[in-house]
Amino acid sequence: MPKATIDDVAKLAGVSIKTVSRVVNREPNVRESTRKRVEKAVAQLNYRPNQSARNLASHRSKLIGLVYDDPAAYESPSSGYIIRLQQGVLRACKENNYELLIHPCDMRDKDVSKQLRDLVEQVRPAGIVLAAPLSNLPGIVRAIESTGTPLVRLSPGTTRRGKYSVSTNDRDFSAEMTRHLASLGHTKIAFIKGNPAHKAVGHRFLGYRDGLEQSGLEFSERLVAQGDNSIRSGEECANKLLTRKDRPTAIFAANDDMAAGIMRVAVRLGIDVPGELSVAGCDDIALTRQIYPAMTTIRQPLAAMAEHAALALIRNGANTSRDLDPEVIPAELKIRESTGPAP
Amino acid sequence: MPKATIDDVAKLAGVSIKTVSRVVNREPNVRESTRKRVEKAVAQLNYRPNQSARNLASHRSKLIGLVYDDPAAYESPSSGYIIRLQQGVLRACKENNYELLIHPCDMRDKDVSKQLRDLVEQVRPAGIVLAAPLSNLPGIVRAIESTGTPLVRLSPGTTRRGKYSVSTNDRDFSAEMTRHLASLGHTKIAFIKGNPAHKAVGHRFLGYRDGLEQSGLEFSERLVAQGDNSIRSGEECANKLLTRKDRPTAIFAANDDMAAGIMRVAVRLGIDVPGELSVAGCDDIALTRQIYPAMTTIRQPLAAMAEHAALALIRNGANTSRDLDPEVIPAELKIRESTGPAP
DNA sequence: GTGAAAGCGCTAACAC
DNA sequence: GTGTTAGCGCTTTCAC
Repeated sequence: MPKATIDDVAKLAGVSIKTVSRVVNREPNVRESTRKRVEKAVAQLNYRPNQSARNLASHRSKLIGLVYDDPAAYESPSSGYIIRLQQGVLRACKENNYELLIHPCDMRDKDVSKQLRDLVEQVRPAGIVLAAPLSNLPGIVRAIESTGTPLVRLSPGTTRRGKYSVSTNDRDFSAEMTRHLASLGHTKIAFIKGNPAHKAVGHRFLGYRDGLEQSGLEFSERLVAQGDNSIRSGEECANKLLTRKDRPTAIFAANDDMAAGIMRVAVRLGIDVPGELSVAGCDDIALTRQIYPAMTTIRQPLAAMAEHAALALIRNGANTSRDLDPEVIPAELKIRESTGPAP
Repeated sequence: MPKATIDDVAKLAGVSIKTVSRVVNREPNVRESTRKRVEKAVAQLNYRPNQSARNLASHRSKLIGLVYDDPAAYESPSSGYIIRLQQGVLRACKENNYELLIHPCDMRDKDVSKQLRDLVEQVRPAGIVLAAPLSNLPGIVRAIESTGTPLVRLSPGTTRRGKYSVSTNDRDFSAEMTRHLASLGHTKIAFIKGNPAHKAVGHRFLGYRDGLEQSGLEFSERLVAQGDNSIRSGEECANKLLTRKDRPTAIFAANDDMAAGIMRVAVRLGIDVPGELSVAGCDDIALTRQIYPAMTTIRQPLAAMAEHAALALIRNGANTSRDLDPEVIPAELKIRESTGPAP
């Protein structure tokens, strides 16, 4: 049978389409008996409002757009990052009958801004959740904002009162991890920096320095290596740090992939983890629990962040960015098997 | 400024809206000079067609829905699986200016069918890509098909001529992997079965038996353990298989997570991989390349499968399932460091 | 409380 | 080649 429309329902219930609309949208001012009658007709005809028609008439849709950078490598190691973002937004969507549109894009593309503008102007989602590191590019943010589409930035490098955004306290927790290592007796704690394009990763380095200071340890450039977030770069840095006589007894990497690289090198060099070397990462990707020894790391509340962002969009619509102050959701230390007392 | 509509463009270009529509949709029968004029007006007004209006008028949208089961565990190990599916569909979407809507759902839910029917009737995507294991549930398939929305099933347990679907040759490649292990001199090759709810995983066991037979090796129930696709179950099975005197020299697991469990146990038992034990998995998740030794596995062409499915939907629309025969995209053996000659 | 009428911004069918 | 006329199925506005 051809799909039932609002007219069919109205006819069957003996009311006007406006009344059907009221019932379907749970608007007030409908007599209880009328409501019942309409609901019966809806059930009988198996009526489902057509979203396209609603969107067109109301100028808004029930779609949340999730936009993130996709390294697009052959199964990027960031899949855990992306999945958790998606899960968060999905939780918010499910609760409110919204759907999720995902739109990865390539930061290095010259016309990301144009692409995104096309996306929002054509699809007209109810709002956009913009993940880091894209959320730190002013050009992109402006491109979306200029369309009037409500936008929430995740993990922004800069925040402003009265401008809603969601982030976590990278710096504090990196300091805490560093203090944790120091409290285990480590004095030579190395740090592997990540891709400088990621602001959050920069905050982690600052946290590392804070932690050293708070533990009364001296900072030394010799204990710092520059990676690029990849496993390979982790291996290279680990090779450099671990093959000299005065090697560190603990290495803290700005992300888990690089930390995994360290552990691979340790196995090859015959260095026992955590007996001779403690390794700590950052992100809590699945890998950290899949290997032996399981990796100590910092769990970012990615899903929670994404969920808060999406809920804010759903509940506040166009007012989302105004009025609300930035929100910070704390991360969590996950002490596992790869860290232990200094040798 | 208020968004430009097709009427604004028509007025500015001095043509009718139908002509603008023709130009925008690249339809034939427009004089070159007219086309130019319209294009200029479009650029000048920064006109973007409103998708909602298009959808409503044309009864179709530029959205592909990707539907899969989501174990929803705290960062499921299946994130690689999901990401690769998404990447495939996204490739098809990008090329054709479609957007991707993702809709994970819980197989165990009693009303998945209803949920999915609501989804397609409200959003009216141009088509649905349905991933395994959902694609093997007749109730779900019927629920979607009954709405008339074009549907392509991925990795279906059963295929039918003249009914398009996309799958891979699990059985053949499991046999090939088994033969590979046999060719390395292994005679005691164990197999860890996965979650019986996943048909593909059942095919892998059959392939294992094929491979044994083709290599002139005898099948023995003692060399088979039943896992459930999780790392933990891999550990339990490995413990069982590796702690008896007559232990196998090679273990082939129906997925990579269970294989990772085997390797964790091997490290703890002091069994060298691949010196004393060869380990092979299935799926080629990121982990296989993140650990040492890197894991030998079978790479399913998930992204390619998803891409073919989405392209079929985009290109053939409502005719997708008719006419086209099922498609099989071959998997690929990835021989890495975790397998070697029998001791 | 309820309904009539007027769009929303396009595409489709057909006339010219 | 190009334009005219009807919708698509809702929400909105405002009258009752």
